[in-house]
Amino acid sequence: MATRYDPQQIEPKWQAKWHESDLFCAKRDASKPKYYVLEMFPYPSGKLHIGHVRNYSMGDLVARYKAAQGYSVFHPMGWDAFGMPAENAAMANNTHPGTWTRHNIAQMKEQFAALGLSLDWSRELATCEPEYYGQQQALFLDMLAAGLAYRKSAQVNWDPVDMTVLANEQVIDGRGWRSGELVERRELTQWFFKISDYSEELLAALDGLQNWPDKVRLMQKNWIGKSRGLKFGFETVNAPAGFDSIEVYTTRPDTLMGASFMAIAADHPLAKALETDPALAAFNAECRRGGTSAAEIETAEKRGYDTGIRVRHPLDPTWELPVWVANFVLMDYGTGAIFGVPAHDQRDFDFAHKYALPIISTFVAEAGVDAAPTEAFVPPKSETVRFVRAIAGPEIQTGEAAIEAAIDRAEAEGWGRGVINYRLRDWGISRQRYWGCPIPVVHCDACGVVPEKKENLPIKLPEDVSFDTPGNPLDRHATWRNCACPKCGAPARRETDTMDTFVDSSWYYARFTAPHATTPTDPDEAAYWMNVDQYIGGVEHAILHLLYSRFFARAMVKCGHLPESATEPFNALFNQGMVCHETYYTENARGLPVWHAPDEVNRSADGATLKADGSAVKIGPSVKMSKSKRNVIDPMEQIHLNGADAARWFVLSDSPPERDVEWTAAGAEAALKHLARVWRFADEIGTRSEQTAPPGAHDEARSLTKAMHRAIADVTDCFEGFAFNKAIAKMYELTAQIGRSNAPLADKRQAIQTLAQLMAPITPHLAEEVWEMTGGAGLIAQAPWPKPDAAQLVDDEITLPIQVNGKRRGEMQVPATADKAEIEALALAHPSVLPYLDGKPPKKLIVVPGRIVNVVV
RNA sequence: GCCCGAGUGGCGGAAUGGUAGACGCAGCGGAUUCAAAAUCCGCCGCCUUAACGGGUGUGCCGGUUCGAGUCCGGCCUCGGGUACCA
Repeated sequence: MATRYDPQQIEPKWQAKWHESDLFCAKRDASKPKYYVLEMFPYPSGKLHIGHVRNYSMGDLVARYKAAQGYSVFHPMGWDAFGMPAENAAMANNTHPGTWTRHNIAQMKEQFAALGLSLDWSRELATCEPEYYGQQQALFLDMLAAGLAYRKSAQVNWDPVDMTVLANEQVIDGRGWRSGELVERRELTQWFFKISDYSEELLAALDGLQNWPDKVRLMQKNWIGKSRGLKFGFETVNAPAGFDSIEVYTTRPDTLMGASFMAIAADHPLAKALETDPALAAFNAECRRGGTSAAEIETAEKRGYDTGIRVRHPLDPTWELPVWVANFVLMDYGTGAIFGVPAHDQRDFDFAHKYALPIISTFVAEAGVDAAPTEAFVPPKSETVRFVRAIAGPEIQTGEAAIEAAIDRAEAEGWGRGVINYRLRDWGISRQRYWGCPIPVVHCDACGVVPEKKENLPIKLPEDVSFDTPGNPLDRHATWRNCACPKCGAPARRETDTMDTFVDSSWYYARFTAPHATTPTDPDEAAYWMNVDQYIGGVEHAILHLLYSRFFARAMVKCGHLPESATEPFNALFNQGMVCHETYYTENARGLPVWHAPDEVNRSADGATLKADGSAVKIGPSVKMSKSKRNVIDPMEQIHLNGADAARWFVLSDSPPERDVEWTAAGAEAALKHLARVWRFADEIGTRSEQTAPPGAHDEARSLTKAMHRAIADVTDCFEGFAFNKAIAKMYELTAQIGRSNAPLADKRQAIQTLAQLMAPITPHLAEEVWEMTGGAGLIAQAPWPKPDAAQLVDDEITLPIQVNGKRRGEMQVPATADKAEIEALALAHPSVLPYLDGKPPKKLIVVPGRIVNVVV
């Protein structure tokens, strides 16, 4: 028998017992409602980090709590296993990406096991295995057939050293994040998913996602970027053939009378057609090269080139506007052409200022004060302004009203129409990479681009590849590309692009419902387990992953792989905060910081010193753990030191789950102390009981029982509301009560068993141990969630604070059943009130039953 | 620039418009001990008071209310998202 809390002994023991009883393997059970809880699956970097511990502790809390509540819980885990790090590792260490990835998975799985999570490993999947990506290829073919996948030529970020396309996120200050080389914009033929078909639906359905954070819904809304405006053509005066009219899109048609120039993108067909002018061709080329990073755009000068072409104002044929090519006009938004209104748009203003174009006001502030000549006058659309050059409607109106009036006029007169525009663009998924899902199409000289036959899937990645030269090994593989055309049978070539890894993670939640099915999903299993009832992950996926997944669910519904009810796959979403840590540094001779890891530093209340030589170390702010700042805590070290339960308890205890939490050695210690204390209580009480009742036993038992039921009610509420830090505070309170109590052992045992049940979703190993030590039957993991006794939640007597003129002056004990009149009488006679009354009746007396009394004199 | 969010003790954080600071950390005092560790108990916003108490206090200014950390208006600061989007 152990004499102290020993997680090293307890934790493996219970992990083995859970494993033996096959507890967490999801089973279809007609007698129970199902509950699907999912945490965003990890990239198998090979090393668990503390952020994982927090993420998966939360998911496990929900899973175990719901299981105790009587749900048939579905809690699977897998690996987001494709991606660039494996290729980089392959290049650095001369291994195969698959070897590296599978080794990491094995390693991380062991680390996961040490956390004691209630995961169903029987449904484990890895996106890099043909069993998974083969079905993804089948999905692709279905989407192709359904018109949701297509090929087009598009501008991409091309890294000339690594010879690959880079995502926008991988371009930092205009350079490839890995090569450091200036990125070029190249026009390549790429595969796209038609997410833009769903712009309106993806936007409209956000309203229904009531259990998603408002923040995420708002971010998606802004990303989709719906706007209403006017689309119309400007007739050209002296343009080349085929350009009789140039279409523009504007959200501010009310300012049309202030137009002073037209600007088109460098990629606009007209701009290209005019490239016979070498100076313009050079200008266009320069625009295309222009960087895409935020910093560059910030400083980018507005530059233009006058094409010499003129267009006619739609409302005045005698009014001609010059057409410029401008570097700030984008081809892939609107029509790639705009009309410039310098008076009411700052960007147009800057441009007009630079090239001495006219500035024409269409409206002024209602008070009549005109725009300052140094900047554009841009009032909010909802503001009322006085039009001096209105298109339609009254002289004084809001921008909104004027916009609608202008659209109405354009439509009535037939020269334009109101349109809805979205910022959301189609999703380019082609990557010139090896370690990804091959796009299952074939290029045939005779038939063109031909989809692979489903019976030929999976199109497996070849194993014999080398990474000694940059670029895509699939491209230079001796034989892999060679194949027969699925249509005509003639020799043909495989597509060598692979899919963006975001595709892999866009449907894994559905694949979990039938991970070994020979179709992407098993409709019956999908119908049973979908949707994900609770999804948990970082807010960094607020747009990309979550928007792609919402699109994919729709595509899968369309192709018959998911039921209609799974159109929105995640019923509830929770974004957990990050784990941070203080930073420690000394300064080198040049005054630059030299970072020190937490385990190299002695931290006390008054400062920090280096363990090595005792010299002082500066303490920097607590920030997200990162290798560069060396402020990283290794979760496995913590588990070896204090156990998984202590780590799990701590990451949930100090801050609300949606907020960042700071890892501190003191906090981790406090968690351990608490767990040891609970263990000690169980050890003291065990299964014993005393011969004679202790003094005051009845009252003690009564108040302990009340505290126990209070705790059950409070913790349950807190778990339901994702207020895990508060739930933990309530458990501390019950623990303190038990520690103080002189109740008979039998009552204390009941309280400690209840405490163990409440703690079980967070510290499952300790809970099992305590349960066993105190004679609990079976496994606590299978015990039903305790229910509070409503009768125990009401007090006979309550404390009512008394205010005089809104200031607290005293308090009184009143029976819980006291009515308003009784409370009023008691309050007016109360010694803390009498001096203020001075014998007179109060002006007003407010009694909020059960809450407060306020006497106004 | 635009769009969100947040500002509460030494720190992390609690408070359906109703006793501000639950709970934890740190700190202080005590018990136990030969001593320490461990453990247990108590105190703990600021000013004032011997004490009882009183005053004051949730970023700043104003408002609504019997009563405001909470609601409204206007600022300030910090954090996040996003951007030549026409």
